[in-house]
Amino acid sequence: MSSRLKDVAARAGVSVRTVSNVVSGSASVAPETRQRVQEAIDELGYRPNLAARSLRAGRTGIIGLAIPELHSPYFGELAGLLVDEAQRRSWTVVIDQTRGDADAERRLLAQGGGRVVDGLIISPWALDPAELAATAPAVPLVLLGERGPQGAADRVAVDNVAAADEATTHLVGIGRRRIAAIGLQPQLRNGTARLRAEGYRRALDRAGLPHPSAAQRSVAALHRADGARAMAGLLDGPTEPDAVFAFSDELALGALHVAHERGLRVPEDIAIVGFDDIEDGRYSHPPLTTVSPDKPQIAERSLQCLADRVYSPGNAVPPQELVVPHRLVRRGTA
Amino acid sequence: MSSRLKDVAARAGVSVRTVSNVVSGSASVAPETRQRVQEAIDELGYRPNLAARSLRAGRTGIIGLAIPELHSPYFGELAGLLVDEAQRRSWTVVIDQTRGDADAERRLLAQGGGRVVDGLIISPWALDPAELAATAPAVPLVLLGERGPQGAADRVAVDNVAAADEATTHLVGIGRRRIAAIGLQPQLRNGTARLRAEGYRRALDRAGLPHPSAAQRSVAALHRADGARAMAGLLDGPTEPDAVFAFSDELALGALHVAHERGLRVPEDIAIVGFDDIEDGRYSHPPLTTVSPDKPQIAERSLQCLADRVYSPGNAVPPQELVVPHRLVRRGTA
DNA sequence: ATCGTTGAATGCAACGTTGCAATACCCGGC
DNA sequence: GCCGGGTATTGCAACGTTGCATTCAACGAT
Repeated sequence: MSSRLKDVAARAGVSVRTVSNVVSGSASVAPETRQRVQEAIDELGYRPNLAARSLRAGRTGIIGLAIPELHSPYFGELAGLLVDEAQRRSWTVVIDQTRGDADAERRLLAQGGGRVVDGLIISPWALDPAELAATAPAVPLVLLGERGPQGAADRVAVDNVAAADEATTHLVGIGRRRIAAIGLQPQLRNGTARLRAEGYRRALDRAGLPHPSAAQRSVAALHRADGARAMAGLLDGPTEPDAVFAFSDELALGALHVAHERGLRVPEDIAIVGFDDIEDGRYSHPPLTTVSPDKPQIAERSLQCLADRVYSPGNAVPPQELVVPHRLVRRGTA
Repeated sequence: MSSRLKDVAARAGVSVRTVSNVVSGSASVAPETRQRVQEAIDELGYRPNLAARSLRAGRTGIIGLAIPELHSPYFGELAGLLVDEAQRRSWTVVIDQTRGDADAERRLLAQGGGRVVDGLIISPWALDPAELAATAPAVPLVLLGERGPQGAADRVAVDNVAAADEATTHLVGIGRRRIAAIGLQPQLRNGTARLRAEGYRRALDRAGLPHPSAAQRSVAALHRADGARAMAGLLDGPTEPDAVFAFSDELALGALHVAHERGLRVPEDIAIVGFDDIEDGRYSHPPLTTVSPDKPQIAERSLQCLADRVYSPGNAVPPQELVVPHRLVRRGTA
């Protein structure tokens, strides 16, 4: 079934090398020879063996994308953009789901996804920023959505502190005074939730408003169910908030759901701001006000970083920290 | 940086072959030798080169997953399950997005994703069932969510006609009489929408209810925006429906959004049933009634099919048509 | 003491491709 | 007619791994 260069060469009556030249198009081949070879290729349905090519070239043309979970809208949208951008660069993307498992993340970093990949884009979840910085990655690495001590890898992220500050400040600006937060993750060493909490507190401090710990709800994961639970906890608490800043849109949608269940009007009784700008938020009732990171730019710049390291390992610039823009999108919930 | 079997062998003072035996664990190696080799492996940080292995074995351990778009919740959830199931089988998944492009689908079928993959799971979108059946795939193939003429590939799908019939019959059962449909795609040769439309009409025929073409809205894609447009068209039409069967949850959520905008009560004024059982539907307001295909089973059986063909090409059973179960999940919208 | 059997380790070759260097050829200029 | 310079084509080797066959040593059974 599968034919090799050798078969094509035999059929066209030329050497293996010449067929290779035709396929790659690099060396010069006489037009008539080229045509004869091309015909043989078509007749035999020849397709180059990528394993052999990779072995020869030392590169596979495959990059890894490691994310906590594919089914979450944010990561789904991001993965889609990354796959598109990779296709544009003739790269293939393999996907790993870490499911928030620290060991899985460690293994990926240390082994580079089993050597198949030329580079790895990873959105760390369970791992410590310090551990991330200390690990010597097996392949060129791009870290998504994290910030922390400078390590051996490039990082691409929004300015989480500033973004959370803006979101909270917006709630202050529309007259809210009891502003709660949903989405802290003290059990994780992960930096993102911490940074958003920091921005939240900073904004409230500047406005002279309190941020009691009872108004800052932790979550186990970032799903709608977690947001729903957290919202229920807030509403059952001593002081009912008049606004909530959720650290992700999924959390916000879960919270919105509970607000409806309890008969609260949104945004009149309680305002909600999310983070991520996922598609669902545009069609919720009411549509979700949210912080929108520039996802296409995250995808593009991550791959650009990786391309630089994989294709020009010579001029090794020091690890970069790329900050992509974000903006607050006002819709119906705040 | 990267060490080979040869380096490990030199360090441990054994032959390359022995190191290979230690790594693979297949042949018998003396305990002390094994330990010495293991130490050398650890010290050098040896990792086997997968390209070389693949070249030798004629297999890559990589399978392709080709779907229209990763960011859509249904495909995101399904892709997540497939990646998990593949990890369990020590396979790696590369993702291709066809973006509904017929040429992209054709290319994938004919070339098997460029020979890197051992097999391909594809959810066809733009391609004709007839063309699908006629194409000789480059690698073992599993088709998702389609049914049609028997071809060279296995198929895994729910019984779309029966499922659509059930959904529609449910709307009839709760007393609705002007039941519209959203999601026809006459411009595509794709079979799924056609099958669901067939089930919808069959149920209405059986109930003696009309299904005028004005009540059956076509869409360009299956996004919320398309559902919203279709719903607006229905509500602006001559007869306002008292129920809508949307061929996907995303369409249903877009429709729900417009119903809210127009001040309609759901389900009192208009009932809505979707299809896919995506996570968002559980948290919409009200939660979405939907047809739930058994997604874990789709993932598992697709990979099982592929495993059978890739690992036992000898006993080639004829192409199978696997029907996975579905059930109607009643929530708030109908 | 000898033979057969098993366990441990090894060498060779091959998977399909491409870089390198070499060869064969043709053409125009002296 | 010879030579230099380019074009077209080729053979060899190597990428890192594993299947196969082989070798060698040790041991128990005869």
